[in-house]
Amino acid sequence: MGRTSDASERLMAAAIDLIWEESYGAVTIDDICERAKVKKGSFYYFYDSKADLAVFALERLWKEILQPYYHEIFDNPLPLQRLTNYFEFLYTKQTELKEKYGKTLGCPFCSLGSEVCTQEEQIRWKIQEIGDAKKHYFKTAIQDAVAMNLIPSCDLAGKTDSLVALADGLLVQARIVNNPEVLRHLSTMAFDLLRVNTNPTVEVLV
Amino acid sequence: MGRTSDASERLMAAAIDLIWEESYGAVTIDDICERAKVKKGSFYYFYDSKADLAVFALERLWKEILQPYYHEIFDNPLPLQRLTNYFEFLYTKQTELKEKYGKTLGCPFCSLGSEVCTQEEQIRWKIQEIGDAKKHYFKTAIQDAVAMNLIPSCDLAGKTDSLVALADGLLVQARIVNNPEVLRHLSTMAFDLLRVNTNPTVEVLV
DNA sequence: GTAATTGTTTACTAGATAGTCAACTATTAG
DNA sequence: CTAATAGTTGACTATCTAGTAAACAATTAC
Repeated sequence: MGRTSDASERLMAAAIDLIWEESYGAVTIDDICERAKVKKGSFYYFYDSKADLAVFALERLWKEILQPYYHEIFDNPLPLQRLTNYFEFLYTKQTELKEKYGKTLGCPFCSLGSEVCTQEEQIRWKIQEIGDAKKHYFKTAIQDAVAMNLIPSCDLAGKTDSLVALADGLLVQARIVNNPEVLRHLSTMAFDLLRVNTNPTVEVLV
Repeated sequence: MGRTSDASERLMAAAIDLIWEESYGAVTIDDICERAKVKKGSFYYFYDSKADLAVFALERLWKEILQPYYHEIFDNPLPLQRLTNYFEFLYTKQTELKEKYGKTLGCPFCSLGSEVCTQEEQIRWKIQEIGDAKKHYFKTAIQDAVAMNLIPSCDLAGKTDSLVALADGLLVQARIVNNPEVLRHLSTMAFDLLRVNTNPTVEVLV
């Protein structure tokens, strides 16, 4: 009943785009409204504030846009293939962004999280929640790789933390130096961290 | 000749503190002036804008405050000791910050860099420059460790990038989840990445 | 049709913020 | 002493920004 509208979705999409391209602090409610083609009165009909919108936009970005990618990529029966596919996806995605916008945008959750976490607790919580969900895919992949004897057994939680930190750290670097090539050898670096046998000089030891 | 003043130093210190505690976008020129006990007219006597001040403040933070720490820590003849000392320093520093401000502030260069790099080219350049200088300490330590047979030989540039990404990634995580404990095992994780022999079960293979 | 509901629009206010300027103050070279 | 230099102050403007409110428009249940 009543009028229908996709203005709230357009606002979420505009917020994510603008905040990722620029930053949370650099983007005003007027900017978001302009990009979404929504008048400010309508903004306040749907959301209480920029922070309020950001929380909903993050939830949507994860559930509707990114998690489906994760689900597909991490559905692979070969755990190491999951990781290479994911890291290749990151590299090509950042390369596309650089071509399209002239900017290497990095990880939206890390950038926004690092920016506002001391100021906006609700955004911090949401990003922490998404971070935990993301980490689970990596943890399972490492666990499966150990079970299939593809990598030596290890401290599962610690290796997962290292792997995620490696990827996030490189994404931050890529954003700062505005160069997706920083991510080019992420797969190799990750496999090195996980001690995957890439070159089978193992035979020398056998 | 003429009047002397440390107002420009106070402004730099206030800018670094506030931006690290909050964010570049959340801090106004009025905020910085208030913390530095400097009137806005004096601000514009010394600096053209917030971005201009930030570039000078970053340079000062690195040269006057942080590089001396690096110099001391990385002066050690034992390359692996340099790394553990540095990573322990990071952990205790972030723990102190958490106790003092209730916030785990992470790496000021990563946070600010990631926030403004798409908007403020001059800040991006300065942070990139500092990042290169920082990386050099790690690269030399790894090189020395290889030379002293403390770790297996490796792709030097790649390992350095991995190590720095691991540390930066964990610092970003620590800031976001507001918990310095994320950094507790950074030394162990780094040694694992570098393949330092911690437990000498190597004998089994010999 | 009409009433209830849902969403839109415009115009508005109050306050924050960046940036300017001219008068003023302190320091020192000569 | 005085003139030049270096720094300070407070008052000011213009603009941007968040947030409000009331009238208006579309949709659907009945």
